[in-house]
Amino acid sequence: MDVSRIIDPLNTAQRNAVTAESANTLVLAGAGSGKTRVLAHRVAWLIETRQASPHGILAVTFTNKAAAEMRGRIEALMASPQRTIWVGTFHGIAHRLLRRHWQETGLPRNFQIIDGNDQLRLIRRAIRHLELDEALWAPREAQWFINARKEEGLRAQHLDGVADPHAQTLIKIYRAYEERCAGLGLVDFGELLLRAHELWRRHPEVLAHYRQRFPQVLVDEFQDTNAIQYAWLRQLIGTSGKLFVVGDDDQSIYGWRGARVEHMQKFQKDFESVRLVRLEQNYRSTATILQAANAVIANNSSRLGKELWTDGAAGEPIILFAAFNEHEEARYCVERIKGWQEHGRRYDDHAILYRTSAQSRVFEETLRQRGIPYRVYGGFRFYERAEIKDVLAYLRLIAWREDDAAFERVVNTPNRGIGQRSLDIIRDTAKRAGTPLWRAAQAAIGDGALGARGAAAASRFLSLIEDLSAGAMGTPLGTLVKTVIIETGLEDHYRKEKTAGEIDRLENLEELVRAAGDYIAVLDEGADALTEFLAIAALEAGEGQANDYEDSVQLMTLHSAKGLEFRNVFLVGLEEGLFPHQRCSDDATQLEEERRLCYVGLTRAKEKLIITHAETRRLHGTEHRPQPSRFIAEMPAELIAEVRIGTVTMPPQLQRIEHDAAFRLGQRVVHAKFGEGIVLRLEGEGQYSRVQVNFAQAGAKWLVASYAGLRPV
DNA sequence: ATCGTCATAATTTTT
DNA sequence: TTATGACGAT
Repeated sequence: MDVSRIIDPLNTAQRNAVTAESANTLVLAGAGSGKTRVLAHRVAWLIETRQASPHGILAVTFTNKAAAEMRGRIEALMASPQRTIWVGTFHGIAHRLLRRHWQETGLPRNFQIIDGNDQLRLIRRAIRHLELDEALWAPREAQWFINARKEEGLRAQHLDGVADPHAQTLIKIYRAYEERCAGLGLVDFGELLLRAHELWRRHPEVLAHYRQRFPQVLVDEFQDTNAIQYAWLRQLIGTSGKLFVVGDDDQSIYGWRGARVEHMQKFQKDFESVRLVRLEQNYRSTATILQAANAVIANNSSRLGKELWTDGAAGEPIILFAAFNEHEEARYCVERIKGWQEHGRRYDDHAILYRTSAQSRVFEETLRQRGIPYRVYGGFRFYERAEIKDVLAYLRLIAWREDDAAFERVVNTPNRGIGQRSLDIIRDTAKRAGTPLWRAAQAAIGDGALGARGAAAASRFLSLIEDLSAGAMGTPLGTLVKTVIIETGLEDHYRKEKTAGEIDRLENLEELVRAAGDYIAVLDEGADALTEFLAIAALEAGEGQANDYEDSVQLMTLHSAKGLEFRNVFLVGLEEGLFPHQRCSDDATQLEEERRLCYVGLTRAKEKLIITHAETRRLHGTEHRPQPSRFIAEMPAELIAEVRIGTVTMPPQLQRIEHDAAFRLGQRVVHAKFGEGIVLRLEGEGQYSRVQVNFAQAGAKWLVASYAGLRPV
């Protein structure tokens, strides 16, 4: 057996990781140290050395992109397709399990996956059904609560003993939502994981099967695992399996949505004979950039400990630019990009990274003025576009008549005379009879509740779906989608729409037809092709901009930059209150996460790193004069070259405007609009600080102190 | 039904 | 500032 092609390209640490013999392995992989490579080589090595058959390997990632990349690299290394290896996201794998074992899970055979929007809609309905005031019980808050509980592995029934009345109501909503989902055969993202976990807990024979099947399990981005994912892995590994995880505690930036860095440490306690391998040699950045990154992250406590190094050159100093305001900041960045592009760099060698997505705007404007192509990451994905969701909703109704979210979405899209009144009647019927909207509509037509016109329109809608459904049997998916788009009138609807995006919309519909046509159902899972396609659409929302092959400047938040690298990186808006963000800067844990975010940003750069901050920034309509971010001060000064052009010293009276009055708890204050109130809570300090005031008339409100204009009484 | 007005609030986002 | 959602008026 020849393993040299797998082993030879690796450095010592990578080789140690790839060939580790112990039961469980934790690879602490710094940024740019070749972690994906180690994972791919590990898989290849396991197969080549006959420690596992491809069939016995499970590789888990967080994103579909990472999964695709991993599979690609394994296949490149093995020089053959590896279809029998299970490579997928936690959610994708869980979905697969649930499809295979739908009977054991108690789900209907054709259960459907809902995304965050559908979930929110269902929660809103549950809240209304409970006759709670939506203003008081924000559906968003409830959604947040429910998802957070699911991430912890907790169902409503597990939360019985909670005394807090506020939480009790949220639990009530959670329970109602759970029942609703169960009744409708709908599964949200958190539910996929929770059910998969329960499946194994309740059916030891199923668990035993997978334990035997997957003696080798690999996990990427381990620092991002949440409680339920960790518990799921523990189940699967038991005492006999082998778990190989790769992660970087310094790049844990998703704590706010349930990821637990502590799993990196816990792993060594919870699993047997764990071997720890550090990958610290970096192949991406200059020594200067790495030094800065190391210095910043050194300010965090409770790290596993790791220092990046390179045998490459020191490179250029980090450029620090203090802009007068956000416009000058953008102009400066764009000028530099233009200059470098004219000297032979591509636009897509450049990335502008910011803390909050709102910051992209000024950069977009500036780039547009210069006629420079750019691409903003994040935002809408293909399957989230309105026109695509419309078609998908029709398809969902065809697959599953009881899908209320889908029903609501398309019952009157395009307009077919089923207005608010008719819909209210249908909703009401559904509520009273406790049936899905579909059946309620049938009933309401039957008993004349809708009136002649409404009933006729509703019948037309119902038979439209029935007809499409009848024709769907045995039709190729692409044809079905095309038929749906035409027969439902969506095509005409979008053709008639005379707004700027209309051509895009039609093109997107075309694209969907193509995607459906190209889709080859993997039908070993026991669902039909349409259901399977819908699951994929929910699980893989698709890339943002479909048609982006043009060389363009890359704009994105720091969060979405994780895992990417660019020749030249602009890290912008390094100001106290913005980055670190105000809402994180009074809590040590959250501040550390902000610092990790900074570390992620710094380590994206290969050659040049440009850091900017503005002396004046317009935020929410008011001017602020933020201090430069503490993260700048954490970088060794000798690595930094400061640039200042057009320096304008502001008159001193403009230096501090805001916090003339610091507030204290219990203080009586008066607000121009809300009148008198008492300070309940304080958060943060300086120009971004917020106070919660209980107003006699208006009730409790959160206000930003510096522009709420509160006066002490 | 669609449009305009008003209030409200304001990280990060994948699956 | 601005985006969003709710509500009332055409």
